[in-house]
Amino acid sequence: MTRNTRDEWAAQIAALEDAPPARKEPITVGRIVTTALALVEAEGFDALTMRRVAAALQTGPASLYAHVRNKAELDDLLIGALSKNVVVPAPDPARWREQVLDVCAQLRDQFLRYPGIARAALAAPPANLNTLRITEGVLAILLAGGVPPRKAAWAIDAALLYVSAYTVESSLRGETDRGEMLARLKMLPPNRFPHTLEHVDEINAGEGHDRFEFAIGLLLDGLSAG
Amino acid sequence: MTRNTRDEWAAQIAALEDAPPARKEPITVGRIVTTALALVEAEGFDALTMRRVAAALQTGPASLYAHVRNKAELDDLLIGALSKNVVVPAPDPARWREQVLDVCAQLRDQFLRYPGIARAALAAPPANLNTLRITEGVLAILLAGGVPPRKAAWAIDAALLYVSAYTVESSLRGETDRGEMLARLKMLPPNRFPHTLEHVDEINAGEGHDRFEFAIGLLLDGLSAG
DNA sequence: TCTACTCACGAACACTGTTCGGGTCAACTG
DNA sequence: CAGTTGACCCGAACAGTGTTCGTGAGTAGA
Repeated sequence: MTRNTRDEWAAQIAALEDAPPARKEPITVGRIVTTALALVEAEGFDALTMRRVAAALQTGPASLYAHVRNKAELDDLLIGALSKNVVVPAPDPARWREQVLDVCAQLRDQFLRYPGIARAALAAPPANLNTLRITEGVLAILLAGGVPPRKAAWAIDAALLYVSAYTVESSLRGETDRGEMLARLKMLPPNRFPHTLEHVDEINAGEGHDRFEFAIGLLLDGLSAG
Repeated sequence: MTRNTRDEWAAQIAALEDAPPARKEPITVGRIVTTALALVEAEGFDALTMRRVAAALQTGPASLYAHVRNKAELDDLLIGALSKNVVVPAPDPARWREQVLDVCAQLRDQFLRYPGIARAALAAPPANLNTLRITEGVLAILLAGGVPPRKAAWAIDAALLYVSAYTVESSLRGETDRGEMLARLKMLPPNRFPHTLEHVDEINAGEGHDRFEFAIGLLLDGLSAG
């Protein structure tokens, strides 16, 4: 409601600026994607609506379907665009662990920048070309590090899955903050949740992305050992 | 469409059976949950609609909101119900690894039985009482196995996150089968995807839940080492 | 018997993704 | 320069979603 009117308002202002000279710029997939990303960045994945994107482009929803088959395809395009932003380093056998962790962190930050978009990443087919570029790069790093192919491939799979799940959850945690969470844990009945209560501070510990790096590290450490 | 009419048809048949003697059974949260679970099991999470649940209970959507605040709350209740189905064994220090893996497998199977419901698990707050019962149990197992508290807690977090992500993906993979996936991988340009192509069979390998057990195993093995 | 109160629900609202059909405009062709 | 072609565009509508409001029916208590 108040959003739609605001979009229209912005559209009017934009039109007022350069309506007389330039004819309306044609809609392209690129413009759709950048508009959608801006929308998600500003208001989260739930706000990503065909209508909202169309409104931001000063048009109706139907116009989008000339360039994009589905909303699902739009989602795919979005995570593809995000994947293009992560840089995959050339394999350095001595530092394969850090390199992989760095790529995962990049992907995580991309997902976190656009809250909730990781849901689309989970739904997207893993055959997306841009994500395959990442897995190819990480595979190269792991192979250079001496990890056997199958283990490498499966570990990549698990790591990327974890990145998505982690970012999905992180995007929701904005709502209920840590203190609230801790308070609820402390209300648990001691007879049924003895261990949880005893180590509640440990459970709740972890600044920033400590848990993230711990989990990915766990996955990677298992590779060197075997 | 055809579904709605079929629901009504089923409702009519049911009504025809015991309409005269028994007055309509009152709606309870329990009935809502079991109905919803049956729906998800039969047709997947996307089919889980307030209207569909209401229709199966021979009533309108509005009636549900007397017992359930949201659809989100309904989702929560569902994953709570699923969590109750997993049995957490008493800690056996010698077998902590198998025990944890077994619990994870149970949860995985619960999620897979109701396709797509893992999405709700990812969205649900981790403070759900029934899931906390599981984490408490697993925490007990890990502590008994000699794993330091913080590592144990974080590993549980990572494992459950992975279980959800894995099952979400598995639920979608029913659509595009493995052969198709492999064929697409083989179409990749060899100059850009050399490693992916070279080990495409390894990547695609893995019967059943091999990848699942590999990933969880990786997480657990890292715990005993440090 | 009359009232009070909980529960149930039909109808509606605001929103979603998606399709259809006609429309508008630019650029080729004769 | 006039005419036609064709790509692009988009208003309107459809079917479906979650959710709320106000009314109704039915049971339990006075």
